[in-house]
Amino acid sequence: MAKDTPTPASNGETGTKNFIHDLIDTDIADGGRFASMTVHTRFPPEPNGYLHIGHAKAIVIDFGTAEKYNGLCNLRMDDTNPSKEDVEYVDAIKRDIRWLGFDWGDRFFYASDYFEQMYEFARTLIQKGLAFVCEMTPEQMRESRGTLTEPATASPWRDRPVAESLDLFERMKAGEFADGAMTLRARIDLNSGNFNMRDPVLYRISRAHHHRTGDAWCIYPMYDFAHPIEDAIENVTHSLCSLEFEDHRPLYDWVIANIDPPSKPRQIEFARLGINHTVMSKRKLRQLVETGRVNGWDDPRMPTLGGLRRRGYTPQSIRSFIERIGVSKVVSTVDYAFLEHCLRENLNAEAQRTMAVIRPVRLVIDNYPDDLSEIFEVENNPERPEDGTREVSFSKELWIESTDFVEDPPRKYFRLFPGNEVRLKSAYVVRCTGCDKDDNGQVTTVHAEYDRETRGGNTPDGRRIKGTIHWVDTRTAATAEVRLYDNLFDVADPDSAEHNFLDHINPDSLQVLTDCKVEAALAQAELPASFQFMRLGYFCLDPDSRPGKPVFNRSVSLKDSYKPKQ
RNA sequence: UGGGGUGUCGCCAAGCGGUAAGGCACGGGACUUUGACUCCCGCAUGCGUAGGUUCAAAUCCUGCCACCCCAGCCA
Repeated sequence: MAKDTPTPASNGETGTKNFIHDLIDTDIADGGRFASMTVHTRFPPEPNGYLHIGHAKAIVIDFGTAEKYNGLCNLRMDDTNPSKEDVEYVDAIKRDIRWLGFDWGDRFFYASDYFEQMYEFARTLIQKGLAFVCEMTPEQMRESRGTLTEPATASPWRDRPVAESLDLFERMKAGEFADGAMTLRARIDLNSGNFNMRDPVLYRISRAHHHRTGDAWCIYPMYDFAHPIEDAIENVTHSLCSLEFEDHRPLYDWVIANIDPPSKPRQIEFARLGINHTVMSKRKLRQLVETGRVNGWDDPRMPTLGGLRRRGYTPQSIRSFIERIGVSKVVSTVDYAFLEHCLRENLNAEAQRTMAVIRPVRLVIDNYPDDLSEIFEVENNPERPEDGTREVSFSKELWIESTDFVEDPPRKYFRLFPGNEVRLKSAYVVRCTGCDKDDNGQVTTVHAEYDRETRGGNTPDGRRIKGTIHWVDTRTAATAEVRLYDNLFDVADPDSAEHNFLDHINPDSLQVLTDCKVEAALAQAELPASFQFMRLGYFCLDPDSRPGKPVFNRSVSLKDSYKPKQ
């Protein structure tokens, strides 16, 4: 039976603790502005690409934190840059979050819902003398920004009269100026060591067509101005984001402090997820797709949620993984093996066992009657007896795994070799008598003789049979295609300074086997379905399957402690 | 050479002044009709480093070192 996995967060409100929860606890206990508020978080993806497992971490943290505190978590599309966004992604994002098992209730929002309010807040800043319309070109702005050690130089428009900025900003909105001709900038601190505070741009002019507001606007707010307002409008108390926004927090707080917001959220940053042997940035994933190195965003080798789903990863396994890696501010890279462990753990408890021979070779039981056929009862899942049994047919000729026979065995090999006894799972014990080979020396048929006293795989005389192998009856077997996967990259850190990820695609990351023999019932499997192919791993049905022509993906192999000796 | 962060086992990660949890990986062993699962056992005299405070320091103080992020009209 499944063991007690230390993942309290997955089955209750108690949950694991992390530094974010410590901070929230303090916020609740210190009698400050959050003391009597409902903990409210949000997951704010920009709809410009597909979600990957890194987003799953943020999702689990955002929704999980709300759940832990009996609070709320909103889903919000952060759509403030129309040139990159599309509705196509909005739907995919919602589907992926639902698939993970999270629910935003009726709190689905768009940043673009607040464009009008943001515009008014911007006017407020201008009126307070805290923002001005700047006419510098992008190049001029870059040159005046200063360096790590030198302060920025002031924009010539920095001290423009309030009325003038107000007028210009209104005309920016009205479409009087060309894209890029002007910006609205905050007036903060040119000497700050933090670039974000050196009069950051708040609004830019862009005629890009917005996927929701169409052409209603030609000015769009920048993230730094928009995000705190979005959070404040939605009554978010704790705005959780990744480490690279730490430098933006002073600006986030500055906006909140100067606009008289509906509420005053607090930003807390955590380390984003890194996993070895893969890449985790939209830009790089996009390159893999666009250069044809993978077959789309949902290629089973991709770390996208769509790819993982197609690979056979279950929502439970992904959530368990995220909950168990913890949350901290240390830039870290988790072992891919840990993700695999979480999947195996989940599927071991859930997946029905079946026999499939992916590299078949014929086994002939010479002393078995030519025309006899028997039916054996095989348990569906030894971890879960209540799942019952299924009937599997058996006859004189079977398919067995070619790797389960060798003429000249290494030490400690206890599968088939001339003279050795092996158990055919749930059927009979057979003794290998030899093999036939073709002109190239390839084994074409393995021969054996069965012991009729061992029906069901039992040994009434009590003798120990070290090896048990899987098999499929040639008379009833169905043929299937099986796709085996390995790391997409052949180095652990494809995303590092040492490696260009595009030069390190693992040539063996996908292996297609087209003539696999499976239990007949598998040809009838319907999506979604995961099985354990005994001794081979966990496999799921792929959408490429056609009637009578099933395709299976190996989600993860079984652990294998067998090491060939000498 | 500015600002912001982070350093506890190969990889994650607890720890919040009282004498180093846990998981993954790895190595042994038991069990086994999956070389799977499960179960045992092992795995940091040590917490980036050097000092200091204290009866007591991974935890407090000081210096140093290393690594990550920041100069988009991206998010």
